[in-house]
Amino acid sequence: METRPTRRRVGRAERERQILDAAVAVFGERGYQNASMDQVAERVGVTKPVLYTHFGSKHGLLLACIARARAELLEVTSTAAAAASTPEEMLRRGTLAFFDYLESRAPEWTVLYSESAVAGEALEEIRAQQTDFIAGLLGAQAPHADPRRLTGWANVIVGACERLALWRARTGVSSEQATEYLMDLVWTGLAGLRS
Amino acid sequence: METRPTRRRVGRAERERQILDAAVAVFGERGYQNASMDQVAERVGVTKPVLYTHFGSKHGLLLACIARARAELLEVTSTAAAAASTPEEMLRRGTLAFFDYLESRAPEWTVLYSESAVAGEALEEIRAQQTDFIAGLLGAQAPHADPRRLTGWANVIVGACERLALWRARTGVSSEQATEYLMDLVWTGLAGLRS
DNA sequence: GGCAGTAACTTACCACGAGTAACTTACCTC
DNA sequence: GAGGTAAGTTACTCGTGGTAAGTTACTGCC
Repeated sequence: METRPTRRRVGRAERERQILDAAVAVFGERGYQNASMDQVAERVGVTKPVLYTHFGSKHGLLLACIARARAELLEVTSTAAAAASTPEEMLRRGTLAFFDYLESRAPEWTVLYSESAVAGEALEEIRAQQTDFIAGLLGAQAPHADPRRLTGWANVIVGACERLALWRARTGVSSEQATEYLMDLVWTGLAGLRS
Repeated sequence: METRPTRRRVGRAERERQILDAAVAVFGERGYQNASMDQVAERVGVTKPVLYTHFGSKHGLLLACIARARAELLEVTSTAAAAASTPEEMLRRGTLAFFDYLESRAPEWTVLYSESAVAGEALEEIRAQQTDFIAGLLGAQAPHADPRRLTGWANVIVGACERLALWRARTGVSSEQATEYLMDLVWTGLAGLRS
């Protein structure tokens, strides 16, 4: 008698990693909206309800993808900033690391930034994280500045970086160039105000 | 015999305006994703296929909403900039007009910015429009600058404005304050480079 | 006033994808 | 090997985008 291809059973953590990998790939290829849960399931070699026992909903699966990338982003940028000795270098290196990281994980972030409709909430948290981080950097530089002003500046920088990153992706401008353009405006502006 | 409430028939242009108004309202309240075409249709007092004869698809209806708002945005900001006499005032007034316009049309733009997944393409065109406009402003100020650098700076400003606008909406910072924060960094930076 | 012709509109349906309930089976433990 | 449990499947419901085919209010013309 033929033995059926005896379906392999797999532990929880392992499966979750497989599913996240497949989800990033499928969402990246077809876009979150156009991708179906069945397509993700098929990629893993499993049926749909399995996805739901692990992540609850399609939205939940997307959030999990984002969460995994989020930690990396903070790690990478703050490490880069910490390696610098002067404040100017901190801002410059952090920005450069941001551009380079996005590029190295292009599939993940392409989805998340362009298909941001449903990801909105989670993406906004990431931006808040980056804004706080930068406001902290600026505060160390200008300890007597109004905190709200610092937050305003941090928002300027975060918004500028996001837009420059997408521009880079379209036009092929190097991460060094993009960083320079940001520093042109921002750092010079800050220097004038620091007194 | 009872006359049935004899359903009023309405011309094409008039209906399209009604539908767009209803769509903006419904999308604004429930979010684009969660809103159904039937809900929009009901708001107008009409059945679903009517929407499809006018706009082709749900996506098409969203694009039409955006298109209507888009012309206004360019109009408002360029008019404001044109009313200024110095370059600094142009940037300042244009930025201020941008914030105030978004606020006055909050329902429309809340949807479009937060629910940007499907609107992505059209929104990107609006950003391109704003970027070109600003790059032009900057170019007039620094005629010998590298055009790519001007575009980079324009991206910085557009990204910064977008983020500041959302921050404002959350925190209640005034449009004048937000404008000042942007000018702090950007204008001072530009001044230093203008030579 | 009546009589086409047409544009506006409705009813009734299909397809597809998110999400679920109920059942089955591989693996581990004793 | 018996039995418990976590992993997985089959087979469904329901909501919503989209459409085909039929119906009715308005228009211009005689």
